[in-house]
Amino acid sequence: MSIREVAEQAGVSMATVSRVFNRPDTVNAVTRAHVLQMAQTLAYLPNASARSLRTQRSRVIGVVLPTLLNPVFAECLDGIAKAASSAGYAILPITTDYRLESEELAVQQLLAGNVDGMLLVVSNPATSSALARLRTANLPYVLAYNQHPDHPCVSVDSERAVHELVARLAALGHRRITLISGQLAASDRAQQRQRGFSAGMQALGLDGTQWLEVPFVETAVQDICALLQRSPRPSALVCSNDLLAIRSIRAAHLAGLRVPQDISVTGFDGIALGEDLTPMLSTITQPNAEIGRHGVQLLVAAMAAGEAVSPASSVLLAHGFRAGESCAPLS
Amino acid sequence: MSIREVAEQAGVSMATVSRVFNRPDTVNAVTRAHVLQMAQTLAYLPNASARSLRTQRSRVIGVVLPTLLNPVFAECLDGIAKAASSAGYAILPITTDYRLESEELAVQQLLAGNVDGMLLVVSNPATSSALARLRTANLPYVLAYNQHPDHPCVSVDSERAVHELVARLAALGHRRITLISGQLAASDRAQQRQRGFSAGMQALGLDGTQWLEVPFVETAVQDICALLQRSPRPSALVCSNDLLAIRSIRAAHLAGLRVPQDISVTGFDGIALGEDLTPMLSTITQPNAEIGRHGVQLLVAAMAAGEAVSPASSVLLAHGFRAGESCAPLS
DNA sequence: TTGTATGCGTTATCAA
DNA sequence: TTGATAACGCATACAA
Repeated sequence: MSIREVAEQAGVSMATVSRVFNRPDTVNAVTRAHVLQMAQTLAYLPNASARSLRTQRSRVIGVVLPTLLNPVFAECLDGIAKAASSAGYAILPITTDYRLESEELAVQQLLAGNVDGMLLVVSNPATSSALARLRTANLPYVLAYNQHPDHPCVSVDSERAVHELVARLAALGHRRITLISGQLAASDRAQQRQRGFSAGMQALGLDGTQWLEVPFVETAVQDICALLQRSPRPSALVCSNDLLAIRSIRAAHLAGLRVPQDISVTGFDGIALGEDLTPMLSTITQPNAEIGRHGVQLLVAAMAAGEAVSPASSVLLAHGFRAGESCAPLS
Repeated sequence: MSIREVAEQAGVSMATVSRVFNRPDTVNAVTRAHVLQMAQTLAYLPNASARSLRTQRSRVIGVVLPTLLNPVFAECLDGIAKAASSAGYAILPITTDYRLESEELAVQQLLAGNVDGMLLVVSNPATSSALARLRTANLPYVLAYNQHPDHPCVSVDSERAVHELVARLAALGHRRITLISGQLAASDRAQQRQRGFSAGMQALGLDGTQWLEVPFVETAVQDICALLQRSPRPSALVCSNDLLAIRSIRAAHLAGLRVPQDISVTGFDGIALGEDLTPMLSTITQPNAEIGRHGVQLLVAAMAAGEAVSPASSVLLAHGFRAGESCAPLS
């Protein structure tokens, strides 16, 4: 069903039908009603490819995420999807599983896929070849969760958040605090959180060099469990994300420790599920959906203006702290 | 950068450049190398819209899901994304938040978006107006998680799974078992699970009429907590999904009950996170990623053949049972 | 207010 | 093995 058939059936020109859909105000009311009626009965839908080809815009936003298996990104994508939809955009998501070559491939694919802009979470903006490629393509893009002066970013101040968190734990009496981190090399967020940890500990005169890097999900629980069985053990674990915190609680259980009575555990991300757990996760909360929404908003504005998103429009959204139950005063 | 410019720069015709990309074997090796080289230096990428317009296929699969905030669907989408990608398809997901009007709108949008096929999870295939519309559009589609004789479906046998589960609980000594269900009206899965519960209980000579329908996430914990404070209380809760199971465990905690010592709780879905919880979730596992993968596979085959997916190709994948720790013999 | 005609970038048909 | 060309469905400049 094409615009031509609708035009023929309605007894008007293709141009008129086109105008009915794109600039309804420029066509006579009765003609418009007639055309609309005809389009309706013929179940006419404008062909997106033809429209994109002609207008040179697809109304599609490409999205590059590490994974959907971490609820942080699922929540964010949900925000992206809603914001995009209400701005009249569709989304085309690709996951990279934290693999650098996938990042570059994803950007490549999206470039070829004719997207109008891209929203991405990369491993490390400073070294990302995907970003380099994207820049030369001159396509509007925004980074989410990443933070870098040369790129437009929507994130929270991870470093400060963890710094504050450490102070909070210290105020509860904790002195032996260990950081449980994801792969530092694979994520600028992990690095920022680690810096916040070290700085926070140092500011309190505590030892900020104790951390465990957990490279693989599969062995995370074992690794943490092993750490907890060494003596002396920490009285608090600062985990660089909520999934690690959940696994730390599991590890504590396997090591025969109660949370929070024997050991405090904190997370980072504020995934919704954490609120339903027992003990409820004590964690730094990020507005995940809002991060997505805001990113889309910046992107849409830039695409409308036909220009790149300025790094100057980067924003740090407010983080929060959910007290939860996985964290208690040192007894 | 268009095919025409590449052709000019390479000193060949547009047709040859096109062939280099689409049927490389039909063009002379040195010509091909030359064109490829030129395309490379010009950073040429074929325009997806033009290609779609010409070939009448977009190589995009539309995906309609209730939400990404339930890890079940995030895991499934992950499987879909990977399968689609390796088959050369992109995906265009839309979430409906379990709202019927959104389902119809989503189908409408995807139809207009020129997708080659659709993979969807609807509330209820029997009554879905979205599906009716989709059928008249004559576009290949597959349902996931849903189950209905008139449609091609990829799912597990929910009814049997819950039936078996009830028997398992009874074998542990449980007699007073209550079903915690999501909105029955909003989901055929919930209905199937409820039927499995009733049938399973009845087969054992137990009272299969005890169930609590939890319509809203916001009040789920309170509602379940209230149930647990009535006397006599059930010794086991069969939850119709993992998120409800997690909230039930929370509710038990708030009611002063220990899981599984005071009350057993089982889930349904097998979300990965359940394995890291303490107590580890006892649950019926579905191969969520595999459901997505299989759906894509059926769809891709049908799209290649240019025909609809037959309801006869519906498949019930095997479910499993994760013993976990949230479930124990009646003491 | 409406119609005519062109071109967006590609693939496919046909001829060379 | 290659080239010329038409057509996919649409939006828009321009003419009426």
